[in-house]
Amino acid sequence: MEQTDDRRVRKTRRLLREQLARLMEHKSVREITVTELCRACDINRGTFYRHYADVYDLLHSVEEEIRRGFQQVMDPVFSGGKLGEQVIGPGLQAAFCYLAENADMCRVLLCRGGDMEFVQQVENLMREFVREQYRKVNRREGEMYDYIFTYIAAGCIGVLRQWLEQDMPQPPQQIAALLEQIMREGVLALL
Amino acid sequence: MEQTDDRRVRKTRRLLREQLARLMEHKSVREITVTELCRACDINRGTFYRHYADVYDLLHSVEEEIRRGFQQVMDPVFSGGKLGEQVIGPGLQAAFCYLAENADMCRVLLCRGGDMEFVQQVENLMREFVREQYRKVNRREGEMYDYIFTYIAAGCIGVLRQWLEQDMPQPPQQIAALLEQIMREGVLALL
DNA sequence: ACAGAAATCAACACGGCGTTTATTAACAGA
DNA sequence: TCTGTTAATAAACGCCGTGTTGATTTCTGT
Repeated sequence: MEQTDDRRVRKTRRLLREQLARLMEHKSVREITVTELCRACDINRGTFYRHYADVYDLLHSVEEEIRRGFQQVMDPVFSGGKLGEQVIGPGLQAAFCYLAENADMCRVLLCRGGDMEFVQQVENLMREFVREQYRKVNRREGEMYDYIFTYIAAGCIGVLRQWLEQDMPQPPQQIAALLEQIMREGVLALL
Repeated sequence: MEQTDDRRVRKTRRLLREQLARLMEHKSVREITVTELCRACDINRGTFYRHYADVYDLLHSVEEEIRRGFQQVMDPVFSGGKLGEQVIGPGLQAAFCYLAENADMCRVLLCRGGDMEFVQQVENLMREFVREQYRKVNRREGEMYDYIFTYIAAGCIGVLRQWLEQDMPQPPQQIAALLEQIMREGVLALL
């Protein structure tokens, strides 16, 4: 979404995103109509169509923003960090702190009634993160390696989703630490 | 869904499920209208409403059937199997074989454009399976244990989804074996 | 202050929704 | 094979959200 310097545009888009998030806490996206959303925003319906094609178009622009932020906060992990350096912990911690800041929207996008498409995208980002880390200590590749990376990434996102769904009873650092421990020592060591 | 002995009813419902699955291969559920589905089935629109409230009602009845089958095939693992007995392998293998038989529908429900609600339910079933297994060898419980069980379950479902999305290039037994190995030895032993 | 653009309002045709009616066709059980 | 029951059909209904339009007003950046 190309950004603008017109205050009215920023205001309208922010309003729409806020109210969409609010409505999504009580009902599924598919039940939210453009008319209803505009009433909630006290915005003319024609104004909505000036910015977005439909509710899903708006939703995807929100998703893209979250995803971009997630990617950005993980980026240092990819570019920086010498071979074997400890970046899993800080990387996960940064990611979970970022998600915690946007918890309302993330819960709605990743948990019950969320968007599979989006969950898959986040999971793919996480898998590339995992792949990058393991490449630093072992350059072997193979058909089955992809499944293992997927296993780890999906496990992390699964934990993330449970944590979000329970309204984050632990601080993000603790969850990040748990996942780092799992990645380093495996689940068996913890059970 | 209460079953009937009237051939016409069985025929209609089967037709609707078939065509729904067919349509879902090309477009998202939210884009499928009752009108369109009925045209595809060559069925009167009023007939649809005699059986289901809307497209999602139909979808959920399909999901319930799949879930019931999945649960049923996993059930022996819960009830049977003495303490410490090797049931992880056979259990996973049975589950993956069952899912492979219903691959078309499962891919559409679990992968891109799928239903988060349904994925979550399957993941919960898998978590209870995992919890049951680990209880046999270790009865400790704790706040963080739930996260670990979730990690394992989500990892398994993640692998399942990747496998389905790639049109199952490996036999179900091989995937089940891989996951059993991960559960027993951890990912680190394999990397 | 001014030109440009965004937001508003009202109205439009379109199409899917969910329901109803009368009618026809298929069914299960005797 | 007959019979009462019930599912499926066809046609029509009002309703509502959609996406677009044109004219008008309000706000914005410079």
